[in-house]
Amino acid sequence: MELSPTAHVILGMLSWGPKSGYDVKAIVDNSTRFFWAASYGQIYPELRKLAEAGLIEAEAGPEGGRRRTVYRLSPTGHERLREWLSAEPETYELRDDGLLRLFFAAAAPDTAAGTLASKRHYHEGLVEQFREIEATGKPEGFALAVLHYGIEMNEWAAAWCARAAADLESATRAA
Amino acid sequence: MELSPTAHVILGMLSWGPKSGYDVKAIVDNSTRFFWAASYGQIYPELRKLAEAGLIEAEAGPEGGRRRTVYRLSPTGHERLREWLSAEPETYELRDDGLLRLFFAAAAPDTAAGTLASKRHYHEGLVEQFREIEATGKPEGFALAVLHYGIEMNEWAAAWCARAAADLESATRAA
DNA sequence: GAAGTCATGTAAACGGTTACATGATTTT
DNA sequence: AAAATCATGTAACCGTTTACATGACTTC
Repeated sequence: MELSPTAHVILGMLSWGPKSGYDVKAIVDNSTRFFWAASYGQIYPELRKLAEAGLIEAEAGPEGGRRRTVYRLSPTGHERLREWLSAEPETYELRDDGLLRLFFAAAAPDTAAGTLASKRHYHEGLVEQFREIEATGKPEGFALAVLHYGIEMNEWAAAWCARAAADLESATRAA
Repeated sequence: MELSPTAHVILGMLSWGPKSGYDVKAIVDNSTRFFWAASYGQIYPELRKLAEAGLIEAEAGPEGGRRRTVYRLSPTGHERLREWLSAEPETYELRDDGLLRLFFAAAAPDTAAGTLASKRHYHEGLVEQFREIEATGKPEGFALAVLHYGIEMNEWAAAWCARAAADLESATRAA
């Protein structure tokens, strides 16, 4: 069976310990979301499929309390995760509306400064969010490394915007 | 009428002069594709809609030669483009499979070095492609600025991978 | 005359998001 | 008692890609 991208996210999350669909979504929402999102509409159906395929197993129901289904990784599931981790990354996609607007800015050059400012602000906001996550002290190891990637890359992007805005301003003044 | 993202790409491209759907696709494929893709399945239907809405106009048919429909921006279309350029960017999305694999690498730590090498290689390949585009001398103004963003950002990403790989290796050796 | 490429278009499938529905439990 | 949050799930929709179909013109 071919595994969907979401399936890999789930296998990865469960490799950190047993979790419910709700747990997976919550963790995705403040970690992988920034480079790989997933919604309930994908997570719950995918949990079913993975359980049917035997890659994950539903744990015994909870004693009292809320109804929840907690899954854990099966040995086969762990093996599949390992296989996926050993393979080459397939997807790198970027959709950057700010860059698109800047690309076409010649049609209305006075808008470029605003676009650069917005984009800069956006990346600075991400850096702030990431620094807060870092401050919780929770991420460690590879997850922490990826968090640092996020911080540094957005710092870089914000700095680029600042530089481009400065260049633009001096070019405008010169003309 | 609310304009789709693809519509804005088309308006932007036509602001550089009249073009056919085929032309638009060809230009997208070696420019915006890296931060905003578009396929025939979107472009042709969108051209129709934009023409119906009066934002673009089909030019008089060609004298002999191949059948092709060339569109140009109408004054209303130009105005709509300008409005869009004045507004705040809405979308920034990243899907980075390599980062995802690295994030979960603790489940199979020996795979991390390979993932980092692949990701590095990928970004270096992009830099090469962009340098070739730069060498054609075609992009200018804002489009050239965006090209430089692409070059520098991928250089940064490749360098990050190299650094992370070095850190990983020394950490592994220490243990 | 075969291969390539210019050019337009559509149907089906896919991955994903949004919005909604439901209801139990916990907190205020 | 009300509000928040935990928790699961589905249906409808949307944007997009892929694959295919068609045919004319150009180059070898």
